[in-house]
Amino acid sequence: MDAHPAVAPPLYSAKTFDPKTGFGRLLSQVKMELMEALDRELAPLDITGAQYVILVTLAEGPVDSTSGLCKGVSYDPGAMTRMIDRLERKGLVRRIRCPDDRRKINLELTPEGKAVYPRLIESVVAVLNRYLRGFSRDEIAQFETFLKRMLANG
Amino acid sequence: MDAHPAVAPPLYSAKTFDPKTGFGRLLSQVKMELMEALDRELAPLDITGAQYVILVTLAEGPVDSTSGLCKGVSYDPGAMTRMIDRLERKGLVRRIRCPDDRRKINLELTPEGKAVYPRLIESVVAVLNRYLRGFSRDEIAQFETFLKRMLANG
DNA sequence: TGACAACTATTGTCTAGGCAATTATCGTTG
DNA sequence: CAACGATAATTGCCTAGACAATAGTTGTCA
Repeated sequence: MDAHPAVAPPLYSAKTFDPKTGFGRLLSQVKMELMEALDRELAPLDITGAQYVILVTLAEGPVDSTSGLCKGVSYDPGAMTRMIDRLERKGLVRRIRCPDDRRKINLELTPEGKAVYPRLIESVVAVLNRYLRGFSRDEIAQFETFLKRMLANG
Repeated sequence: MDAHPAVAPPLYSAKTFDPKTGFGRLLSQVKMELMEALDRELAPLDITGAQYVILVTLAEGPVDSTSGLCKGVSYDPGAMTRMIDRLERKGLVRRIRCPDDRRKINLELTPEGKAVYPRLIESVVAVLNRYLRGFSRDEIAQFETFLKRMLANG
């Protein structure tokens, strides 16, 4: 029934698992270091890692509502309102009342926002390249496959 | 000079990188889902994922100061003070003034804290086993190697 | 049309971490 | 011993996300 030859059933066990060196800790550490490195990289632009996520999403085209944006990046609506406030104060994002549906508020990057976008990408690429130094393309592809398989298991 | 045959120099490039599907997003998503799953698993015990980290560290033996604990899990001292407050209120952790050095405060699990420990381990093992369903032992080993290599690059 | 349910954005409240300043203690050095 | 710098824990202040409640808007259906 199972065509996969190398699939082992048990994996971790409560008897042998060591949380100090375990998988979760490792993953958290990597994520945290990447985020910190990105924050340092973006500090000159006065943009945080959390704001980066919003900006790159908007860069791929305007968004028809903040709630759509929330779902896309799994973010709380209240937090999103205030996040947009900050980005608007910085002049990177613009709120536009939607004429069709006055509940909605369309969002788009300002020219300033569009202008910083390339630097955002450069920053994240630089961080990734640094932390993935020594990886072959095959290894990265497999790494990504591992991560996607975990998500699919969720 | 480079004995590794499969090591490619460039990796990601700003031209081709797509932040929406990129490596960082993937990693963040996996970490977040694991943490949320652990929170759900621990909710009946009224323990959060952040508290779990402290408890498992203390379970491996008393700690001679909170600042030592901070370094171990890269946590702010102020946040740690309040975290210990919460855990002490719950009766899981005990503060003990160090007789040798009265600046320090030794920390240890209470009997109640020791009692819940096995359930913490069961919870995290259950979460990991669920998300790593279908992985072979070799794949997990390689996955962990990838993560460790990233940390080493930091 | 009018009542009502569903949806959108916002606000208030709570919790929590990061940073800076403070207090108490220790070790060292004159 | 006294002064000084270093260290440990704590506290206050700020920022930020999660959750719940609210206000305004839309579509539906009797």
